[in-house]
Amino acid sequence: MLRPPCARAKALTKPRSRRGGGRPTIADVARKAGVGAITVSRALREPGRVSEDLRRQIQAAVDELGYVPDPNARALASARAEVFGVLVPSLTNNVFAEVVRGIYDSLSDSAFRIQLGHTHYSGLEEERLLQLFGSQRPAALIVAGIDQTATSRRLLETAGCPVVQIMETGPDPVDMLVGFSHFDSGRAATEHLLEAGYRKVGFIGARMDPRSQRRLAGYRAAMEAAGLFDPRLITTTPMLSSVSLGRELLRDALAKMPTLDGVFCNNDDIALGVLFECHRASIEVPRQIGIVGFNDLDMMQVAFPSVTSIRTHRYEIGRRAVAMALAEIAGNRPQQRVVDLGFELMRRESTAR
Amino acid sequence: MLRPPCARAKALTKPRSRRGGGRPTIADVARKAGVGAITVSRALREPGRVSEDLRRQIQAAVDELGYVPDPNARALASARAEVFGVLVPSLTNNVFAEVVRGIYDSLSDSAFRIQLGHTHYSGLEEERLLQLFGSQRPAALIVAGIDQTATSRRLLETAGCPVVQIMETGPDPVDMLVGFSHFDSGRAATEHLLEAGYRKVGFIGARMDPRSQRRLAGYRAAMEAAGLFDPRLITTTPMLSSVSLGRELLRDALAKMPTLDGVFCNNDDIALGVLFECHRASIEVPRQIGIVGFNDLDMMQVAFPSVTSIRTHRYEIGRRAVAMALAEIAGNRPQQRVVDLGFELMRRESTAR
DNA sequence: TTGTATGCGTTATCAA
DNA sequence: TTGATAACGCATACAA
Repeated sequence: MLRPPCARAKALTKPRSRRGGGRPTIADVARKAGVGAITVSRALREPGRVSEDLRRQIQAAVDELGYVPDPNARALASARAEVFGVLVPSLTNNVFAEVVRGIYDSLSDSAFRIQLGHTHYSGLEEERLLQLFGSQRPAALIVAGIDQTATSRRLLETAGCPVVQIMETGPDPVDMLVGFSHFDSGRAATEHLLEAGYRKVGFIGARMDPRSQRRLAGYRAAMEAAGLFDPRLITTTPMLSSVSLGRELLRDALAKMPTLDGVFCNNDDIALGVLFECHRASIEVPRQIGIVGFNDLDMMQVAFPSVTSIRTHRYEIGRRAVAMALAEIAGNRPQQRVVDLGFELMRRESTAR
Repeated sequence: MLRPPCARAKALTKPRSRRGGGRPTIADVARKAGVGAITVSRALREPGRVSEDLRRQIQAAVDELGYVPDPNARALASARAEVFGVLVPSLTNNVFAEVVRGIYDSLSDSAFRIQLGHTHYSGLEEERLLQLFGSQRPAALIVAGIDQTATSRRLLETAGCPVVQIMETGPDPVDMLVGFSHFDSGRAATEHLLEAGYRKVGFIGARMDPRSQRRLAGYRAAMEAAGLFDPRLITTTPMLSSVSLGRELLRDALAKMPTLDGVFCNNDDIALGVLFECHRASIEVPRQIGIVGFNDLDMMQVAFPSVTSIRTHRYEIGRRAVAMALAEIAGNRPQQRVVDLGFELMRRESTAR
């Protein structure tokens, strides 16, 4: 069953291109398997549409040659890269690290690569990265937050792929949205302190990004509802959050308001710094001061005393975001466009008086 | 100065391809600017090689059309993707998060994208990702550690791009190497405890990866040199490191060896857990037990008491790795193939007795 | 300094 | 079910 000799003599001599690194191409596989290139392509992507026989021959040729499809050529030809673009504000922040881990774990079985970027909490940097990521026609985009600039939002809307905003909830997603209410969680944390009997409850926060602002708004709502709001109870800084900063901020807060008897910390790092400062200053927790953190890092339940915190489902947010995007890619458009994963108040020793 | 009509009538009607998303291409820019496509390409990549006049015209056309080069087409044509492949064991581990941050910061001004992967400390997963990353012909590869499998090592050697191994030092890098000696740092930590007068000095560690093993070896060398080594002083677990695990491991260690009077913790999370357990069990630090951590996270200097730790230059490792790779890409092959960035012992209250 | 012809490795289109 | 052909958008080689 010999085929007629190929018309193009070049193909016979198979002159390894001067450019390609000499890796086997789909044409090499096709030649060895005695089929057309497109059949190889199909056998690899949609095995069901190729006959059993050919599929086996092709697989054998692939294995023998060690053929690996070139993702760049594939992306160029199909106008779609097998890439998830992921944009978060920070990589070192444990919160986003967990989200990203969820995303990676959900994608590790697939052929999708991940293009990760961090914006340093800057809208302009987000625009730049969206431009960069969008230029490769990603399969999906996952971005943190709902406060994109107008330009960023337009880039997302015209990306031509599923877009999942994460970490928040709200009425008007670009496409899909997975997260929880920062306002509600801030209010819940504050109400817990009030119910525990604390009255001069302060808010301590660093780097007040939009989500932090909403938690602060929740705090304020709870305090006002209790008739206890006082702006001097609020201590914030634009600096990056850290344990050492938590320590300093508690000092500042106490200087402004010596009768402070409770603090809702914008995150657990701050809360830990507050706890250590209390140790140093011999302030008893929870008797003299109650402490509530945010995120519920592992260490909060180990701390002495253990620290009350708001548990957020970060890892799960990453997983759900990917699941929704994959569903949409597969053509099963999720009808639930906004998913609220909620939060959980973890009561511990730091507010048990 | 009209050009002769193009032979291919199609080009004149400019039928927006059925495949491409309708984005402007380099040909569109060339047409608008009245130059050849290749000149646009050059103006964008090597502005110096295009005359001032044309460059301006081209830039105007680019701006007007909103042209963004397609990285996939570029990669296919040049057989090189503008991508740095980065492989670390874990993303949530603050140590690698810092390294990755250094890498990102060093690359944020360039056109290079970053392909980040994590191996879960698995050699097989590392192989899989190396295969995946390598298939796109990255501009450079950065991988953690020097303990690659034979297959991984071969993949790195044949990747055809600069390779930087990070986090360690050693005599035989695949290509380049940036890091420090884990053996030396483990020994230094242990010697510090011994010099402070502690005698029953234990080692506590979780998830004993190769680097942890070398730190343990350094610990052992110091203990043996002092004639104080006892295998019962070593407490390890394959579980993932965490603050809560530190607490449990100290309990285990004390159960085995009640006279323990010092611990070198494999990392700061463990050390923090140990510290909290000491608080809970009313063990005085540093009087009854001395504690040394590893990595010197911010919180160690804030903790009460503050905790002695080995500071490692993680961020700088990321930056140097990128700098070396970029130099090699630019043709300035660094003659120093192995860079030892060292470490620093930060003496604090936890070992000051 | 600029342009022409060609190829990069793959997939979409359309026909068989 | 399979294949021939023509893109995909850009850069390399070489010529002018």
